Amino acid sequence: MATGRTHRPATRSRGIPEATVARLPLYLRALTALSERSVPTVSSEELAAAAGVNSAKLRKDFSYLGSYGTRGVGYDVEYLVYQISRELGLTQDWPVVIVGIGNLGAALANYGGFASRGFRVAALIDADPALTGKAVAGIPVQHTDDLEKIIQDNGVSIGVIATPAGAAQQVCDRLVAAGVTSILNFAPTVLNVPDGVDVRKVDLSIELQILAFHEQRKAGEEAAADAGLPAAAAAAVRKQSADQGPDGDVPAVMPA
Amino acid sequence: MATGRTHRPATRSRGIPEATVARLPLYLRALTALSERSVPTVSSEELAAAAGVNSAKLRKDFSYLGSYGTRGVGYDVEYLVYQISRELGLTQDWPVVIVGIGNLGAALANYGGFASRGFRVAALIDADPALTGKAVAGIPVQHTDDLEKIIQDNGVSIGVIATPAGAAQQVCDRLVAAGVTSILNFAPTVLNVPDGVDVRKVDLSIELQILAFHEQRKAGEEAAADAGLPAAAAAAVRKQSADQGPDGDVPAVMPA
DNA sequence: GTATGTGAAGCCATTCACAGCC
DNA sequence: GGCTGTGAATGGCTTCACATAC
Repeated sequence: MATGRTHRPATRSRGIPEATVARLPLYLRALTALSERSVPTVSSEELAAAAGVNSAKLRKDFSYLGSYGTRGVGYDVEYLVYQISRELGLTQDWPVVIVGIGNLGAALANYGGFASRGFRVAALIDADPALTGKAVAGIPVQHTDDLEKIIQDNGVSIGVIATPAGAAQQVCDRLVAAGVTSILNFAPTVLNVPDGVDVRKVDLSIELQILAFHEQRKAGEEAAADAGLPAAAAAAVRKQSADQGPDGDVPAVMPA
Repeated sequence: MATGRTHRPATRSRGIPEATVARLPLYLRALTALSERSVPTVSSEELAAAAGVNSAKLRKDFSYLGSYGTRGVGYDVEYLVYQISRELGLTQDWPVVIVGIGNLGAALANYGGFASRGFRVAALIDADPALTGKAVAGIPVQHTDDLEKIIQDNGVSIGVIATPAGAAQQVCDRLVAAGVTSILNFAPTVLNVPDGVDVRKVDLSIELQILAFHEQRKAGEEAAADAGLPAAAAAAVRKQSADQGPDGDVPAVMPA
């Protein structure tokens, strides 16, 4: 991924590995749940179990943020929630626009998870004049013609694209030209963006295909096992799935 | 990660790296577009550009499948489409159930990308009796009570969870008990599954938080640059976004 | 000449194992 | 005694660079 690592020899080095950044939201979610149950402290072992990761990995992840734990005791839940929130930039308000208010766009607009953590749906945008003015999730849909003005008036730097594939690149170009520097793409297309713009994609079809691959392999190994072949191999293959690979990236919604 | 690599010393080794598997759908999509334009062959350079990856990476990826290219010429588009489809298991039919027909579940049911590549929505399931019998995307919604029977009658091995977080683990347990071995989870929860079951997650809120992290850093470096600090560092940070990190991406196969 | 296929090198992330501190 | 923080070891993925084949 690249998000250039600035060599900062002295001071608290600002080089958090991308893999760690991707897990911080997971830890934060688990910690928030503990916080709601008024649990004061938690060990790396317990928290790791709740987040579905290995405890050594979790400790190393936290070590990039600083020494926020107490040996022999564990981590202070509230303190960690604050530190991770700050590190992720969730202590500030992030206005977000959603472009493309079809089934998916509407589902995203209605999704409660937005508001919960510093994200605010500042506007809904669609190219269909029939939708303009209609409210979705209590927010009026505005027309694509006004995209640039909407971005600028609201100081939006994060855009969500939920349009059909054919429109995605064009919408992306306009978002970027208007000042958006982070894009979450649900359209099944590769987006080209200039340096300095981050894109993450969510792609349902890719996820299903990856599952199909593993599913097929399981079936094949089962057949081999049934045929009386060395069963150890089959067991090894069945072993596990563990982490979402690269792309991990990757989730989303649309056709191949 | 880990999808156990079966050491297979001889023959065409069956050990495709997880990172490669995650990119195959991307290549397939680009190839399908070329195929529709009746392009007969494509070079690794061209295809890599279309898929948004480095050409050396693409060639290495394909080398795991076999030697399907021609030196000095490139790859035969139709042949590659077939080989990748077969490798991903898309030449067979995969019945899928969607559990949780709220906004998101309905959007997924309506999503055209399902049918396109071997995936077929075999059933929609929801716990709300008011929904039972109603059709969404032309498919009748069935009640959760019949989940096990639906899975078995349709030979379903892939399940999509689009329920609220609170219901996800329970639904997951029932799916697994009924025979599902691959799960695509849209609920913001870590799912616990036995070995042999693959889970991939799609999590909007995590993706946004990752974007916010980078967004915050850009802002910080901009401020530093404006203040007249060594500008090289800021440029390095702005550099690029490139690949979706781990989780890949949002997205992949995750913790049991 | 041109583009693939692949050893080798380098990089990043995970895991181990234990020193350090409560 | 218990648990964190982290150097060291390991393993996987990416990138380079070129031999190989058309």
